[in-house]
Amino acid sequence: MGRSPCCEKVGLKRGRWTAEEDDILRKYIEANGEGSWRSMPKNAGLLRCGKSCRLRWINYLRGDLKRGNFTTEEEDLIIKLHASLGNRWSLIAAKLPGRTDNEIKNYWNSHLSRRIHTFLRPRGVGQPVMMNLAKMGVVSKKKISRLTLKNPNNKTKEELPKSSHSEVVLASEKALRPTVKKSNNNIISTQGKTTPTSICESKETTLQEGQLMEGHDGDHVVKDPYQDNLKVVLGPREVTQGVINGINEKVPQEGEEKGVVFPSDIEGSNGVGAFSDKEENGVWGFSEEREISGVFRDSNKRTSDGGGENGGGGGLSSYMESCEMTYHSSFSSSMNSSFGDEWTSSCVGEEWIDMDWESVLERHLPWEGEELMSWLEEFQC
DNA sequence: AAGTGCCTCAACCGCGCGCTG
DNA sequence: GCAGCGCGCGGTTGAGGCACT
Repeated sequence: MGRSPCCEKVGLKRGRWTAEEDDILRKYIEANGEGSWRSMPKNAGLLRCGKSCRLRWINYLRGDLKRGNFTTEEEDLIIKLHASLGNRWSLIAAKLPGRTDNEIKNYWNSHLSRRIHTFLRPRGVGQPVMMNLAKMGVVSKKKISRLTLKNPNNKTKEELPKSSHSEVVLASEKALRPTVKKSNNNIISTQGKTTPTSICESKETTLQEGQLMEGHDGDHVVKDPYQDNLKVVLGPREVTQGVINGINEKVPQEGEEKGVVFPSDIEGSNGVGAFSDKEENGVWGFSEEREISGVFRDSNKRTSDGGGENGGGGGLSSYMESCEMTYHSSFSSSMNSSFGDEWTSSCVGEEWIDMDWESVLERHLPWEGEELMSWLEEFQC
């Protein structure tokens, strides 16, 4: 079974390219042009797979590549484009002349994804929360590895739950934020209210710490024990048998910051198992949330990737992703599809930072491809 | 100074899609 | 309609080097 190799690999060189190989490839392409990658290495006299040649050319040897650090403008653009397009690096790269999808992907995974907290920071607060953690002594100065993030308990792959994305949530967050106690006995029904208004209106209700309020469509609201003026909106599927599964957004009230509840906040969920590639026990998985969020992808694609076993992409970027997805999910689960700017302005309002504004819009506008790109061009690119 | 842990990024892998015969 | 091929994409890996103990 399985697909036959793209090319005959026996006797072919792998690994890093030497300067000589680069030179051969460059000269060959300059003389003969791009294309016909399969036959190229043979014609050029390279002991390389055609795929490898193509990658080397596209990612490194091409003349129009812009080497060096990403500028602030480029970073901002990547962040915004990623919010709109998701992990479609080729589309993002198309908006950044001289940058390759691979380069952007790497940069995102190693740098930008760490700024997850900043996209939620309140207006006027320039210092990203993450940046303060080390200073606060909450986290060790030691770098946090992808492996550690993926597998904080040093469990083997086999021991890990299938989807450990949410475990990425970092010990530091646990230290920063208290646990939200689940409380099966404290569910207050607030039926009859309509979403999205119900969420806004529910803010008027005084909640006790740990108290759950049942809202429209099964949404639940729980008081944030960490900040008095924040409440957490839980999706309809996220309180099952008294267990709060997963993370959700905090609904900001006037003049307060928008926040995120971390999986680690939820005692009982253990931060694990709340996210699954499949909809299990009524919990939305990633793939589904992607579709809901408007970043439509083939849901069957790459199902074999297996959530918790991801490598580079499964680190902080996954955390970032999980936050975004949850953000989206909360919308989708709490609101019917017809809500529009009215809700956005009433509940979101001017106080919200614009970091993820595209993703807000995209929920209303399930565009794809060219339409989306032209829309982006019109606004900023 | 040495050892260890972690990060970065170039390269690889597998899959899907479009084209062609 | 189908199969094979070539290409492109996104996820993943691992060597090299840096940071920390």
